[in-house]
Amino acid sequence: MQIGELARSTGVKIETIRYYEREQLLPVPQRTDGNYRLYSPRHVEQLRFIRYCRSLDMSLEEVRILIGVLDTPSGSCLTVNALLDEKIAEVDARVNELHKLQDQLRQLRGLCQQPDEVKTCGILMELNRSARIDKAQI
Amino acid sequence: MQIGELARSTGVKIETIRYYEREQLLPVPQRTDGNYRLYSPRHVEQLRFIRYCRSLDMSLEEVRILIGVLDTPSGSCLTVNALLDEKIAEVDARVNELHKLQDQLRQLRGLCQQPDEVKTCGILMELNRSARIDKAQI
DNA sequence: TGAAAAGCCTGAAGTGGCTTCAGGGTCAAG
DNA sequence: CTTGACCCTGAAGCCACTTCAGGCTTTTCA
Ligand SMILES: [Zn+2]
Ligand SMILES: [Zn+2]
Ligand SMILES: [Zn+2]
Ligand SMILES: [Zn+2]
Repeated sequence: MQIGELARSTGVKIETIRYYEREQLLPVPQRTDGNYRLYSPRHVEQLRFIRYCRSLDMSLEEVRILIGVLDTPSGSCLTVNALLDEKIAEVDARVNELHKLQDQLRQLRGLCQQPDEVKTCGILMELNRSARIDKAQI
Repeated sequence: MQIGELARSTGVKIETIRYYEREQLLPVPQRTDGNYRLYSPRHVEQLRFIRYCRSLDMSLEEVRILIGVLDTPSGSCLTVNALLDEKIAEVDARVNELHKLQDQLRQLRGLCQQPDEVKTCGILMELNRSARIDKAQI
């Protein structure tokens, strides 16, 4: 299986596949005489695993760790549990932030129902006012 | 006011302030004889404005647009309304994604209550199984 | 047979929003 | 007069890719 077929069958771009190889997330594939990469079903599986982990918001570093764990089947899975707990906490925190942000944005948007001149726009006045008294840092 | 004082009084790092200047988000400040930057209250105000917008998850490009709008007080504020509407939609979409992610992560985490060997860990088995049937792309 | 088209290769640079680093210069206090 | 706090510049690093430049290989089809 060449890289194009792997890309089509997983929905991952060719460049991304080569990038994962450079980053050592995918094993080095065989090559044809013409220097084309040749992949096995094992590669398909691992690439799908990577993308599924990425869809769970894991970083490539975390995926690397998980792949390492999978490669030592007799080890303990404490690492995996810790990684997931941390990830859950991160996502919860981010959701809370975004909820606050939703409130702020909607409130701000409500300040201009009838679009008018910039200098009297409730949104821009509020942006300037809030900035002046803002204490929250990113 | 030198850059250090501006940094302290706004909570923005010195390097970030210089970066904003390079990116033309802050007006070029005066300089002392020794080539130190000298800031005015106008700079403090604009820097706070930038940071407040950033805390609302706006990109620097969007902040640039808002600054441009503010600089033409007789124009209309339609741009601002559109920008906010788009931002609200983005945040709503992201929150929905993260809610789904929370569910997935918690469910996954529930698959390993008693940490055991990697090869029998419910989490890792599920990660592999899901990857095989996964259709969702990022 | 030969040329175009489709597919693949590499290495480097670009993206955003900064942060960090290397290697300096300036200025006030002791 | 030296120490230390403060400031300067330009370049590189971070993540997870994407894009680009320039060239090689294989297939197709006239
Ligand atoms: Zn919610
Ligand atoms: Zn308005
Ligand atoms: Zn839910
Ligand atoms: Zn387990």
